[in-house]
Amino acid sequence: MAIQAVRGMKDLLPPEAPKWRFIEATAREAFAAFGFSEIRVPILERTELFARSIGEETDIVSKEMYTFEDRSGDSLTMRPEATAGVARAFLEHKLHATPGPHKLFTIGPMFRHERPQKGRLRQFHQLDCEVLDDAGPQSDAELLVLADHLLKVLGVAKVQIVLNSLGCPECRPSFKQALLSYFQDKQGRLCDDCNKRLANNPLRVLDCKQEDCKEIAAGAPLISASWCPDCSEHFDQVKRLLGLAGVSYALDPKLVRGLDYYTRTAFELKTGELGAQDAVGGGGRYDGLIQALGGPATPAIGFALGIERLALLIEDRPEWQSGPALFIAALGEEPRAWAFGAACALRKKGLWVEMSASDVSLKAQMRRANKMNAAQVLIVGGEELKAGAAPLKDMASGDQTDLPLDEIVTRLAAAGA
RNA sequence: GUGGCUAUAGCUCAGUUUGGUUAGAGCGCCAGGUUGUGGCCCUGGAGGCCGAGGGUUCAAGUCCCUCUAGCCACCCCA
Repeated sequence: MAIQAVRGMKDLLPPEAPKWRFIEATAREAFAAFGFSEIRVPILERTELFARSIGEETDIVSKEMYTFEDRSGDSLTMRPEATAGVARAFLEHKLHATPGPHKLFTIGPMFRHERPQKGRLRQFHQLDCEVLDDAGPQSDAELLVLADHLLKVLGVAKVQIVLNSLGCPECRPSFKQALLSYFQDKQGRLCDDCNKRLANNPLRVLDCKQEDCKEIAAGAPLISASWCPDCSEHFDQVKRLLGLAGVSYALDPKLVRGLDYYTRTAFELKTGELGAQDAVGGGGRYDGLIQALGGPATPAIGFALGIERLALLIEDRPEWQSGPALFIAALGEEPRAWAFGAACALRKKGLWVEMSASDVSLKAQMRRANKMNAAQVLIVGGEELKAGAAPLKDMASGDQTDLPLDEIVTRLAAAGA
């Protein structure tokens, strides 16, 4: 059997590339406007980094990572998300010693060994933003305004911001306790998964999809009742600032996040268009992460958007299909030689110029020019070469006018530039 | 990782139930219909070890097994 791509890894073919370039370019513009600087970090990190930051008990670390030993026996992992690497770089280069807050973005591939589905690949790509060293609600709101703005300029409608606060190390334990005591006498009616969740991460029971569990969870205590005054105030401020910025959102007291390091503000960008893979992005505050990695206490917040999932929600646009400014249809050996020279001269001026690769009929060349969506076609045969002028055809209108050949480079370069 | 569905031309899919001579369609591609003029239309052509491997049978695209990949749901998550 012919060699094929590794499972869950996809080629991006030329027709799809313009959409990706549009997404990335639009994101870079938005990130720049909001004051984010680019950081590029390696795809490989020591396994320990993810184990410590994401949490040993999470599915990501326990069963979804691409982990292997390199030739010197070190355990390395292909990053399953961007935050850990950015946090590591932040510490390693002591960016905390320079004035913050540090607003960083990075774009690139992530890897998770999951069963692939549409919109869920083993190599997938994210747009990622992090604000390090700022605890204030303004950063939370800024990030959400940025995400909301980016979705709008990308033309992605039908995405809703779903918002919650997960509390902090001060108040979350009491909420967990309240949950545990609520579920205590109902364990028998919960599904097997939920019984495991009860032990590992009780918050997860809240968003189980089993009907029975949903019913039971409906009566569970809400985290909002457990927020400490600081968390409550912080969340109020975030909501107030979102209101000022005109960003709409939905509150979901049952929204939880899978990664251990999240605190306070947590959010997802959800759509109904992608089936079960309903999140195009998500993020939240992770005030404890940097310290957990051995750094100084550094509050931070970040979010990531999945490029594949965004791409599924964006229609192709006609302007991405633009063709060459000029196609030279040359007939015969000498005209082709002349056309090659003219095409190269025009290309060096920055114009997209094409000609047929082989000496085929004019009809075939015209067809090809049309397929390529060429704006104009210059038709050059032996006679034109002798006469020093050739018909230039405008493909949209069909009009043809003669153009002196010795002026072609200057005339077209001036007109096309 | 678990369960289900699927795999036939470059693409989207018929044909599989009831095994039987050269495996089809639409779109796309190439050519012709004009000695050198695109799109629309007409005509013709190229292109398939029917996902891979094994088995049953006189005979397998069609039935059975294994593998691989895709899709859907779960787990989890962007």
